[in-house]
Amino acid sequence: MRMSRLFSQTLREAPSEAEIPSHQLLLRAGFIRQMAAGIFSYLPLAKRSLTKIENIMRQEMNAIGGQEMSMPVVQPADIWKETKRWYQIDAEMGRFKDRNGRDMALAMTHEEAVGDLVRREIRSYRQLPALIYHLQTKFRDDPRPRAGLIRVREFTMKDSYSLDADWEGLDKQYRAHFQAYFNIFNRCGLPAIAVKSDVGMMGGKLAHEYMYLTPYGEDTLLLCDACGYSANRQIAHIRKPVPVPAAALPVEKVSTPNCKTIAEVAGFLGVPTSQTAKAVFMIATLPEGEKTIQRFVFAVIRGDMEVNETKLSNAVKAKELRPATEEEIRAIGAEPGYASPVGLKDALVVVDDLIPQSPNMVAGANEAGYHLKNVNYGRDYSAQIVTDIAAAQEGDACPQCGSPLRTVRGVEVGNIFKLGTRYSDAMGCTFLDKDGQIKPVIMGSYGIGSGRLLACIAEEHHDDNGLIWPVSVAPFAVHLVVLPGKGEGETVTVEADQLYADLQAAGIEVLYDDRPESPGVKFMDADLLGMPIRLTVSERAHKAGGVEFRRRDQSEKRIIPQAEVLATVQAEIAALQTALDATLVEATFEGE
RNA sequence: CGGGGCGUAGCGCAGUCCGGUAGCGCACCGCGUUUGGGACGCGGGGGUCGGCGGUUCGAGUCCGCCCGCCCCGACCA
Repeated sequence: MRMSRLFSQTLREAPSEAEIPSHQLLLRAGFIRQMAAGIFSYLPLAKRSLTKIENIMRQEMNAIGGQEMSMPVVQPADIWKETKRWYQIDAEMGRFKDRNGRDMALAMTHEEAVGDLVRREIRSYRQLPALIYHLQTKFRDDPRPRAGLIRVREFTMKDSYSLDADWEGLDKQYRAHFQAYFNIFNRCGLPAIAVKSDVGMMGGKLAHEYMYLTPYGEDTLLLCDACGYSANRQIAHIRKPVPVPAAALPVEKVSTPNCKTIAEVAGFLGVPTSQTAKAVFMIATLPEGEKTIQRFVFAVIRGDMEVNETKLSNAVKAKELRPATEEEIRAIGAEPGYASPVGLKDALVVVDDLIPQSPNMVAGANEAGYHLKNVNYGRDYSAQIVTDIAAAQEGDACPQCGSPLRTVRGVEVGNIFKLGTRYSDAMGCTFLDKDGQIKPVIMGSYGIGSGRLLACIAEEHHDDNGLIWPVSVAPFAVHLVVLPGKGEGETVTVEADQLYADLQAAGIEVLYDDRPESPGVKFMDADLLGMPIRLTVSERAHKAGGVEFRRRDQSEKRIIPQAEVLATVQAEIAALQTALDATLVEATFEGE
């Protein structure tokens, strides 16, 4: 490609809306342009990289038996109503009516499409197992797109769906994906780790997220350096401290003027915050048939811990969970700042599983200015649900080995879900098994967003001057710069044109900077765009005996004799690829 | 949806407080010089100042409403 014809331009300064490096560099280098919040155009340079990324995905999917296909983006609402997600998902789903007034949905993911297809196509166990996948546009009307391509509303995802006759089959396909995903990330030059995750709107049994660790990430992970435990904060467990047992003392009402926070109460009464019970009030929207109801949720946790809203939400099976207002809190008979689970009416009480073992806690009295001492679970109050709702924090004990956990930020670049029969049951995806029984198809779903992956690669591989693409996903392998100079200009240009033709003839992808720009501009742009190899044809290089060679990831330059350029470039590309391949390893599977 | 910030040429910004008819750098076009790390000179093109309404003799500037984008939070595969 001649750069003078390339449909994009570099920018010296990044548009002010870009804050993180990958976003700034992809804009400056002319890879992407934004059309609306979270909606982007991918210019030729980006498209070339995306195609390479997607081809790597195709290879890895095909290698585990995947068959590529394509399913619609625009879908009838009916199939989403069948699985109830039409009702469960709120404004995040793109909806419209067609000209005949029928409800339509924009695909956020494709389980329903797969379900519809499977129930039509799959009749016999002989057709299973199967693995289908496609690369297709998704639309999710995210409340807050951010960080360039990291979090967008419209994106392309490689999503695959495994179909099995039994659970062993699902295990097998799940594990195959577990490894294939590491292969994909490694081949793209992106270091990623797998952590156990919440199943979220997908439903299902077991899920892993693949995380690229970066401070710009929006998820918080807890890692154990001692035993390797890793989990998303949303579901991370901790080994909780063991409370000192004690005989239950009589409840005592004490005056605690102006003590609205746990710290104030504990300080005023001279007890550790771990001796207090904190109340958190939420309003949950719960699905009930095709409708929803609102329920007041009163969560109780030890004063030195925080409630994990994802765990709480899962515990009450909420569609939505939001903090309650003061009026709502008073309406159920509690007093904000002095709230107590003792003597509540009409609230769904959820208690962290550490509370029942903790004797003689300080809790509110549901009366301004007063708390209760020596409150004991079971004797003084009870809960509808007792489970783990504690948020894991930096320094908490690892649930497996007890060592302190560490928190890091990460971006989710892929996920795999064991769906089980959630969609098959809802949509009637059944088959006739060997034993003559009708059984539901067992499904798994597996996704990687290609644009987000591109952004993470850019985030991982850049320096102050620009991008540094891994050879496997670089738009072009070689950036050829010609500096015609003045005297021998024509000779130099002829030499460069010839080299451009020779490289192309050898099947090497070349971006040829033939623009009439000054040397400084050309070198700066070459660094910005970040192709792995730069070749410079100039009078100076010619006099030194050939063509200047430089790798983007190294600072040394060297002169290569004319006759050896092709072989050198091929060898260097091979060396870069070999280094990438060396990162491929067998991953240890962390199951249930 | 709550809090904050910003919308002036393709990009980065000044001008807005204090109203007087729009400017700087880069980019772009032409000519010439220059040619190994973001060159220089001369000449040029490009703006409904986010939109609508109001105040005023006069609005980029003041007032009201709306829209858009970014950041934090809520949310999220």
